[in-house]
Amino acid sequence: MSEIAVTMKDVARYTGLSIATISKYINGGNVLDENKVLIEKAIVELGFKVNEIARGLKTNKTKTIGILMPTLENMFCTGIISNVENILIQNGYSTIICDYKEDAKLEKDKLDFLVNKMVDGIITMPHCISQEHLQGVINKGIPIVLVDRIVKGLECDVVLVDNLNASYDAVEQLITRGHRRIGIIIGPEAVYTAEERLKGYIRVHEDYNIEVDTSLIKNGDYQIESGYTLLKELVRMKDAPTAIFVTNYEMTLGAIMAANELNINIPSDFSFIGFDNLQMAKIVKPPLSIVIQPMQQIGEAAANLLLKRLKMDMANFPSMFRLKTEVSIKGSVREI
Amino acid sequence: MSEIAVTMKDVARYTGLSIATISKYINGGNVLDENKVLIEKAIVELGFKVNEIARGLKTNKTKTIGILMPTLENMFCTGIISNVENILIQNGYSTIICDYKEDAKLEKDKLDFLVNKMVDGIITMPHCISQEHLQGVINKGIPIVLVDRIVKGLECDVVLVDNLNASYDAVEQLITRGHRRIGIIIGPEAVYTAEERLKGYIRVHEDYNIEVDTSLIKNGDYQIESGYTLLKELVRMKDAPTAIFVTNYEMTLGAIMAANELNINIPSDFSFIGFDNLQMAKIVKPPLSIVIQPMQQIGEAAANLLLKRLKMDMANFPSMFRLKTEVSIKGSVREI
DNA sequence: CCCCTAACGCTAAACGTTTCGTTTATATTT
DNA sequence: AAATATAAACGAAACGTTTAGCGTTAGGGG
Repeated sequence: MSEIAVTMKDVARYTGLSIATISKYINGGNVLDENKVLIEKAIVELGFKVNEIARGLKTNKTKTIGILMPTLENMFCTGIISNVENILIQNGYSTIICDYKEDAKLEKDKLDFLVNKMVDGIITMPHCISQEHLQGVINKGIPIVLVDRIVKGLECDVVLVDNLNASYDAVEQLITRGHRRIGIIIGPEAVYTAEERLKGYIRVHEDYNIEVDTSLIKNGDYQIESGYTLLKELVRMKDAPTAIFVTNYEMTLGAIMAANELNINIPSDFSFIGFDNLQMAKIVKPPLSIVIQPMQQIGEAAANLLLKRLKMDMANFPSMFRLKTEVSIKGSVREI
Repeated sequence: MSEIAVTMKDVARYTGLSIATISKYINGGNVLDENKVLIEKAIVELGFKVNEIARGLKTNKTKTIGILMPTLENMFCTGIISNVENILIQNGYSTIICDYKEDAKLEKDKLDFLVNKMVDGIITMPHCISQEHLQGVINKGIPIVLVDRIVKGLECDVVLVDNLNASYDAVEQLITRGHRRIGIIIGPEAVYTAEERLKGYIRVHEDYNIEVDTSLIKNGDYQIESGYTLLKELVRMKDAPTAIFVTNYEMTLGAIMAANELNINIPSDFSFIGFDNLQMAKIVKPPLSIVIQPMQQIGEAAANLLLKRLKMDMANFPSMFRLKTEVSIKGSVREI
């Protein structure tokens, strides 16, 4: 059943050359043209494949990048993964995608797993991981690029979005259209992006001299259901907001479903701004106003930054790419 | 910057024991209690970690499973991944998740990548991959479990859902409630599950002696947008269906958005049955009737089957688990 | 015709494990 | 006390590569 593996030794024997020459050929060294032909033939004939494990043992390089994400059930995460991967593949790298399911222990374990697998670099969206733990990995010579979130106290390359101003801008759009009571459905308190988005919400209120009513701030968990539940809560308040801002895709989805269910007319009953997923925003009626995160840019910037570090180019370390979001205002927002 | 790696040799030197003894200890062999203490201390002191690459070279085992999926942008896929992973982790295996982006070449490449990474086994939802290619991997002694789809001509373990009857049952529910013109939004023709679901639709029509009107069959691509577009097409037909059946989650989402946009009242204008995602089905109003695929069972069955093969238990090879779906009829369906 | 210089190929030593066959130390039996 | 059995530790050879460093070859200039 199990075919015995073909090694360089076999190719060497087959061609009458030495193992070293085969290795040289494989790695693009100088080999006589006639021998090139010979070796190539042997490789095809025997079905030789480089044993990456053995190679990795020698070189301490695996040409593999680890991607460590909090979840795969969130299209922002998977979107980034996709874009990162595209760039890496173009550069001859493979990827190992890990999902730590928003679990602190798993996050640590999977990080160690990646290190054990000898990945050459890591791109991660961190959650609970400690600064020390990541530092340990970096000290081993494995470059890390953080995505979407920073880790306090850690000197590390990072690519993220200006969440504070994303939120600021979105809410400002509502304020300039006359809204004063603006509900916000925000992510879990512990999550960096949620914190920042809340800060933006608060700051814009301050800047416009509007008092923040904390009862308008609803903490969800970035899942569909909390968007659904919290929108209902907001709508049912006795002093309900005139506009609602939801801060990620899944909760936006849930919120819209709740609005449909309650026969709420957007924007006449409420103005509404959601997050992410342009595709959906176009589909909904009225067209949804959303904050658009540049997922492609994020993924590409992270991948390119990591590639740079892998080439031992440590210029501007640690660098921080803070990408701008775009607020797309469509029919779901009205002036009052 | 880069700490020099600690090896067994260092632990051996530190403890005054031989490398062989250290290895024995690591792998749970018999070692004097006093030496156990000594070694443990050294390991902690030096920060030793087994080099999995070197170990893999020797053992030809990596305790790693490859999961190869057509996309991560589909919650059916990510749901399965999650459940598979849970079981594997419990059994001491790690996973490498690969996304081949529904691309034939990438599917082949990533499969080879996994083989090169010396994964001990593979779980995949295949698409265009040839029977030969997969057979080649199996011949190398790497067990494969297919999920959700079969590959024609390949003797291979597989875990899937009885798609034909899933579709049959759903449509039957509509028929027994008096519907005769039933629209269906189906996946791409080339995809196995789509084929099967269409067969079920056709067969139930035959069994009830209802002629199939092919203009009621709409081929989508399993994405949100096609659900949106195709629902509109169906609704706008001059001889529109009285019920619509949508055959995956993403398209269901799109279809619902279209329905909302057109101010269609479900179920008075149309009866509606969707697919997957119980969470969403509960949220929508009226509660959505859906076909529920047992994602957890699928994932667990696939993982357990693979684990069995990894223990060299080849009983009932190739086995096929054909799991049953459940049709949950809620308010979105009415009698006419 | 010889020597020099490239160009190419070879030998052998790593890389960090596991594992086989042996040796050494200890305990048990006679 | 000698003989034997057992447990623990050891040395060394693998696993399939890469890579110095050295040796060989052929061709060209003097």
